[in-house]
Amino acid sequence: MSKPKTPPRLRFESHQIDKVDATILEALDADARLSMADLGRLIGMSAPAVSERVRRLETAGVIRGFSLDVDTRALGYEIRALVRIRPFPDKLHLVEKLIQETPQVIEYDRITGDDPFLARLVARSVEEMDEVVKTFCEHAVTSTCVIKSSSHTRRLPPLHGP
Amino acid sequence: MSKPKTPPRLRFESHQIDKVDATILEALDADARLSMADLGRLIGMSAPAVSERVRRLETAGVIRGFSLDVDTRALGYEIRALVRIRPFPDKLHLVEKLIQETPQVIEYDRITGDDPFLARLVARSVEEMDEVVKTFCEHAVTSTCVIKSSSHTRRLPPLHGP
DNA sequence: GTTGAAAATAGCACGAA
DNA sequence: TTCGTGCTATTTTCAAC
Repeated sequence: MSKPKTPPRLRFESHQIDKVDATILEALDADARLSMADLGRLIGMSAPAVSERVRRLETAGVIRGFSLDVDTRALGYEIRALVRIRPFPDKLHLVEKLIQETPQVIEYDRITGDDPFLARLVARSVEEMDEVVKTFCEHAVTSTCVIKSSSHTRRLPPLHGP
Repeated sequence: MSKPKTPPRLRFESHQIDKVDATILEALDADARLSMADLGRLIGMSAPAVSERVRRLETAGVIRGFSLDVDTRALGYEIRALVRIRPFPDKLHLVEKLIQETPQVIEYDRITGDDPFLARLVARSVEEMDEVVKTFCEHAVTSTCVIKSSSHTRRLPPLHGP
């Protein structure tokens, strides 16, 4: 009797990563420019082995990319704010386009609840912030709050391997 | 007559970066693992030159670090949510500590307005999300909304050089 | 800023567990 | 499959200019 075929076993189909991958993710999250050699030394593996693991994490979509953590304040953007945006009737798409095209908006979420959007924006001054918010106010009800401080960098949730 | 002494001119004291630095930031923001050699070819400079510019951007605090963009969904966290948190009287510090110690909270902001905190959390299910929120509810009034979708990665604001 | 040389690294083929 | 070794091309780093 032939052995029953198991479906092709994708390593991440069960959303499970092992401890080595978890360590890799944590290390690269702390410093995405670590060399594969250093990473290998860190976890006791050869550079090609970790390199292939990183590549697999990329193709599996776990690692979406490698990015910069920029301090917008050091660039002169003294103000950070969160703006909840509730477009007027039939203005949803227009407002979303406006949000996307506003360069001071560095990130936004489409959310459930009364306000469909939450935008994170930066500005060089309260005046600039107000100008940006005013452009939204032409087509939406907005609610703005200034960020006093933040957790410094977005961190990883628990990574539990088998 | 002796030349009047100009104060030591820090490049970023005026929060101004030149076009080359702006290009470097944009390129590294898109792919933080670009080699200095590639970066140099991109902007028409030698590798040591870009390397030093990147180092200066780091010491100036413009570049805070190099990080990973991880898709939490690929790790099994199906739910992302934003929770506004208003601690009960005298519970502000306790709640902030709780927020910090909750591993599903990947980021939070201290903000102005009625709700002092906004936390971004991930969860493997609605049930897990509810469990996390419940722990906050013991010491605070909360308001939760689920994220339907997001702008994919946080982008840079305008970088205008001289 | 650039160039050039030395050390470190990345990427590949191959063989072993 | 996954990892290790050995090789070569590339990159990083440091020096001198």
